[in-house]
Amino acid sequence: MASKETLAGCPVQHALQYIGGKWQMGILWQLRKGATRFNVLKDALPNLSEKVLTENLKFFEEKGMVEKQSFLSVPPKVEYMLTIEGQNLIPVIEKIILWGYAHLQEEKVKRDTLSTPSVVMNELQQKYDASENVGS
Amino acid sequence: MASKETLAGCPVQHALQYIGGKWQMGILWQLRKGATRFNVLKDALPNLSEKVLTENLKFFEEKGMVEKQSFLSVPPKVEYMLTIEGQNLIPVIEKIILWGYAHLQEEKVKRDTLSTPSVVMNELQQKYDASENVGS
DNA sequence: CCGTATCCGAAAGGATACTG
DNA sequence: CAGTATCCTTTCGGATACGG
Repeated sequence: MASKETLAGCPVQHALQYIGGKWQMGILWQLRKGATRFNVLKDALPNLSEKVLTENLKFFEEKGMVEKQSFLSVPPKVEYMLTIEGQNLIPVIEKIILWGYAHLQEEKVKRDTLSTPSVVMNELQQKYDASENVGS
Repeated sequence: MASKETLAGCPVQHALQYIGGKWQMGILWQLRKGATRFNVLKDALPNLSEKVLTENLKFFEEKGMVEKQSFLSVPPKVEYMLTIEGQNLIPVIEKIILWGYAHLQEEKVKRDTLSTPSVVMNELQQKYDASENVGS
């Protein structure tokens, strides 16, 4: 996560800093519903190590996409939530997930029945809740 | 580009295989207008080595996103173009570029005038041609 | 013109153990 | 609970040189 400062002027390269990481979209996606605790995040994204989660959250915080709220209590409680800026990314991620989901389906269809055109791309837009199982 | 087969069932991870690479979106974006020659691609994406360009094109070809046409002539001529599948990704990339461009602007505004709300996000949708200078 | 073949460094990501 | 600190592996992508 350290130095992603390459080619800073290009919209594509710039966007990749925020969504190109292996877990970035997954984390943002989990936060879309509202404030979420560290461990809830961790549990929602299996295979994601605490270290990487922390790094990503810190990155998003610095970039003003995510806000952190610590409740000094025992046991400690920390919540993360999207800022307005952060929310701007959600529709974009949604598009990506929609495509990913559709393409996954097309692949499956191709494997099952050899050759069947299939135009899942559009019918899907409504059907797919897109809410859960993002993060293996 | 070799083994991007992790967490294959997740839409996010799946999509990242196609757009998560440093140059993938740039290449696809350059191809959106039609058949394009290798060297044109290469020149349009400075800082991109031939090796990486070749790797990416091969990957997209295998995945059925890009089609390759070789003209046996002297000098040789090879063109790449998007398949229908490949074209499905363009609107997604467009969203990403739009966000990247808008966010870049907001950053600039913040640096120039300290504190100015600015809602570039929406006015921009129309204004930005988005065609050129993607790839530094 | 359009690639392929090697080699290499940087960095992302993972495992694990420890702390306020 | 919510991290931090280390260490270690993997892989990505860049440089360079050569081939059809």
